Amino acid sequence: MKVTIEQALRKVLADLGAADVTFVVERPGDMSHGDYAANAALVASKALGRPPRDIAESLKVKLEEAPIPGVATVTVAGPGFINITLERERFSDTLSLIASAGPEWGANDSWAGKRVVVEYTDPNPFKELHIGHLFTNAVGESIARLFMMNGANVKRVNYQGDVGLHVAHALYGMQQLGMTPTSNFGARELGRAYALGATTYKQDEVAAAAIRELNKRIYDRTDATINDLYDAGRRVSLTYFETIYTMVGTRFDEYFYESEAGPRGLELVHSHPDIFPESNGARIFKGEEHGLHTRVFQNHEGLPTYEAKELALAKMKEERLGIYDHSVISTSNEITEYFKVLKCAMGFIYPELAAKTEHLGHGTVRLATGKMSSRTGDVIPALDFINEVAEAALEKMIAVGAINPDRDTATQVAIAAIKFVTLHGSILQDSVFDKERALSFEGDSGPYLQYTHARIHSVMEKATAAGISPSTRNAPEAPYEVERLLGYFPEVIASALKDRAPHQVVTYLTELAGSFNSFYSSERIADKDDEYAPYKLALADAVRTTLKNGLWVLGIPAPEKM
RNA sequence: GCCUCCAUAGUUAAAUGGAUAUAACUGCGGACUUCUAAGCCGUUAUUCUAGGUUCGAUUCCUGGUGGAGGCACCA
Repeated sequence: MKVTIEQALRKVLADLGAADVTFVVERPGDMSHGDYAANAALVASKALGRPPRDIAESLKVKLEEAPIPGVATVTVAGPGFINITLERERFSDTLSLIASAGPEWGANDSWAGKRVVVEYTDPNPFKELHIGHLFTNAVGESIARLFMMNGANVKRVNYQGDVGLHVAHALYGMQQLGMTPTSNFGARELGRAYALGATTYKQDEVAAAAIRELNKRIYDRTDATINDLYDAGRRVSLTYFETIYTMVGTRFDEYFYESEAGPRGLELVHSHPDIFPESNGARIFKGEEHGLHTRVFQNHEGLPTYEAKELALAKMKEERLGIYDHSVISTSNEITEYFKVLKCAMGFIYPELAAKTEHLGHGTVRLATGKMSSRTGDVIPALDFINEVAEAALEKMIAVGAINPDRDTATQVAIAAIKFVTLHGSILQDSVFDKERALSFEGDSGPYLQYTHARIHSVMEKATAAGISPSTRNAPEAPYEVERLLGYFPEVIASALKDRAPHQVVTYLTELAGSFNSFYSSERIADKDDEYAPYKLALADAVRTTLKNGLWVLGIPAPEKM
């Protein structure tokens, strides 16, 4: 609809002699202004040398001579806005469309036929997966799903740092704590081992040398005892991560490890000595020549750094997943500056890969006490946190007399609460971790959206039992506010991807749910004697589908009973 | 010192250069013999600062202040 209006306006603007001005058709801030508003007359004012309101009147006349299908009224308002309201029938049609589209409602084909690889989460085995990873996972997952809703064929990828100094820290700690490949240890013990190794490394020079030596053995795999301990730790860690991925609703298509990207990265560095010259025993990329800064790709011990590995990773993704059209790497914005250098270097080696690689930096989660650090053990483990929120959710469910006060539903509520607080604002911004907020299930929150969805489901069951079935045939004279909101959903999905802004979906769903709840409290839906009951039911169903699809994009489960 | 990002009610946020800056939380008040009260209705309060561009600036530009990240062998 938006596009139709844009085209019509462009045409009439051209008739007036202002073909080139760029204007927008958007949802007005205030719904009483209409369904769409255009600033065409305001922006054309200068080009035409006429007052905006005057131009708007001319446009209105022209639009009335050749009406846009589906448009009921065109009015001029304020400083020269053109406000457009749609015909009653358009809203009924939207309800029918939603009913037939089902899970496809909101989708578009702007990325159809395109293959997109999205890399995110990227935890380090042997270290704790903490709430920061939960944040990056929520962002990456929603970006992946937004691409899917926009028609792309998406592959999810997780890149895990299974080698590197942090692993040597953990292994050293494991040895000190007497952990063996066969001893029964879990992720918690690994986290403790890492913290011990990391602090020792900083405080004790002799131990530090031993840890560096350990690091080399991890890379070259020449010591069978170390290999066994390493393999056991890696296995425990990866299994632990997998239980968390399942909880938050992520399924990766492919896993990449630094242990495999490392050697490949080194090859690249060595085969391009002109791009990575030697300096102080290391191999570097001189970013200054390109307005950036210098980064080390191979350190003086001959080991590849993150940069070299990431370089190889770009190619490895194509080898394993096939040629892709676009690659998104979502990480915290600490990496942003490095990535510019990396991408610049990639441009010399794999220009075609560099051109389609996008780094999406997002804010970091910090604690009230400051930055989280797994080195000092100052982190909130993801699993503990999810469980804690789930506990609180269960208590809440019992307190409010929920229909389904079970552990499984409580976990789904917890996931919703957590994802909502991480995605409800711009992903660029850092967020201070606010436990109280995540534990609050009232007001704008994930559970609020879930509750609204479940409530609709319940009402629909009652209506069906009363013999009412949804129909859009007999519509009330004026569309309800919630009904008018429904039609914007596809535009929100398109815009949220374009701006890489999942929060637009959150904002929209929250408004939709609020509007529905107002409708719900003022109108009875499942009333046999109401001639509009079938229509209201169709409307409720459409809201349910929209909430469900929107929640899906956010990676939030939508239980039918809660 | 240099580079990047950020700054909106008491708090967390929203607002492709547009109309009276929008919600939620908190506080206070209210409705209901009714489909899930995790709900609904009412009420107070906001664009860091100084300039500039513009018919119009929370949005763009410049300076300042404050915060985060980065500036060669961690990721």
